[in-house]
Amino acid sequence: MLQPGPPKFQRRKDDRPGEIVAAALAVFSEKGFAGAKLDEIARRAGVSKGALYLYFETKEELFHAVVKSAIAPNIAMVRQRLESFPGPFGGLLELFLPTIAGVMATSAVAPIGKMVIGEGRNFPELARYWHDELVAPMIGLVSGMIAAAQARGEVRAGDPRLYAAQIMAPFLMAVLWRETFVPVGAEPFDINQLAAQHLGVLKAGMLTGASS
Amino acid sequence: MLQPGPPKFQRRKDDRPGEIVAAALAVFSEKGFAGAKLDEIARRAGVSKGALYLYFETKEELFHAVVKSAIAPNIAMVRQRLESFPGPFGGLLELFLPTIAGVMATSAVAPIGKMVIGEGRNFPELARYWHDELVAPMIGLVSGMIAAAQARGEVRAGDPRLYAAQIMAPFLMAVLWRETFVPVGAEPFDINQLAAQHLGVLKAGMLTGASS
DNA sequence: CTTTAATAACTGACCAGTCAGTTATTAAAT
DNA sequence: ATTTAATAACTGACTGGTCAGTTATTAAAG
Repeated sequence: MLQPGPPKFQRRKDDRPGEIVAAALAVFSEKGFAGAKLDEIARRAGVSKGALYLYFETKEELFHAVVKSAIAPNIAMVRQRLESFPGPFGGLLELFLPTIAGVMATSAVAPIGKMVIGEGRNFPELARYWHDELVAPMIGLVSGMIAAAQARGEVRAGDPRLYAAQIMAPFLMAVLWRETFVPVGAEPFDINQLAAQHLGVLKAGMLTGASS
Repeated sequence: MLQPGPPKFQRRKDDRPGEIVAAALAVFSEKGFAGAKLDEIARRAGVSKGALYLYFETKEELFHAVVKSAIAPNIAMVRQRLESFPGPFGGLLELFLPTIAGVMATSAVAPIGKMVIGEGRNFPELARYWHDELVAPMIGLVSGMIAAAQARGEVRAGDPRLYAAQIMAPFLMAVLWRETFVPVGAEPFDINQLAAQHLGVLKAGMLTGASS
């Protein structure tokens, strides 16, 4: 018993939170909040369950950390890309729709969003956080750009907030479809193809002749 | 203690299943599958928990019964209303969108659908059932009508299935919004107003000049 | 009297959260 | 350099509570 062998664990205080959040993201995405077991999150993060509680006080606080980590990188990118666009509304749509399609197809927004929808009733603070930090700003941003375009005569009369919902809705549907029905055999939607066709409908359906 | 008083319970074998399913629908809608407690379902149905097991073998079978009860009345009604419509596609949209809006606003499709989305990963048979019995037929029905309208030259070129998704998506979004974000203070969408504006965009964005 | 719908107390599994003890790491003392 | 003391990251067995499902018993109904 003189050979030291591999150490049972390392002390890596700085790295643990990120690793735990990443493992939690994966498990929450697969199982939802209630279905996610802390033992499994700990196992995937390579620590014991007890270690989770050194960094997060409760399961719900861990859930919060996951949601925040999924939101932060994306919201800022989209906002900045939209606000810096100088051209007419038709061109903005041509930029915006593929951007949204890309975020939906690749980021953690989709599975975490589904989780919020599924468990929001049981964890209202989560739904509130998701709404206040991600959804409402995004709807507000798009609504504002539509209202401005209407003032320039580029977009037809109509409620800007409803227009914003119409623009976003097919992407929400495609993501939920992928998360919910594709695993049980449904044919997926090609999100980029959807974005292209949606762009066609919106340009013909929303724009006046005054836009390019 | 000789007074008989009211009986402790009645034996109503024929009525129990419907009452239990109704109570289960309410509790599942509020809490989701994992969050719904059988004790609460039994209490609301006016029976003991043991009585549930006289009519349903497991919680999941009860969930199945709830899903079926929410689907059956609606799918048939919508299908029949659509298939009996004789006019051009523009007129069909004028009929279809308010119909969908009504179903979404009033029926149990919305909360149960949200439940399926939220818990589908953990209960794949449920997601499969919902897809096969409700969603796929509806998408197929709408897609077929779009393809027929394209053959008549009334609708522009494009994938009929994607068009169907574009038509349905805002209603899905409005319902999820109501279920998820309105309870935490978000401004609701007026689903009828959304239907009206959506109709305008679709008519201008999908139809050719050949339709009325 | 027999049948069976219905009850209510019960069981066993599961799991979030706890805590007493262990081990890696750092640093002070020799 | 080497030993020793102090610190804190980490572990894993444990607990208290919850809940789906079971069963012994009661009572309604013919």
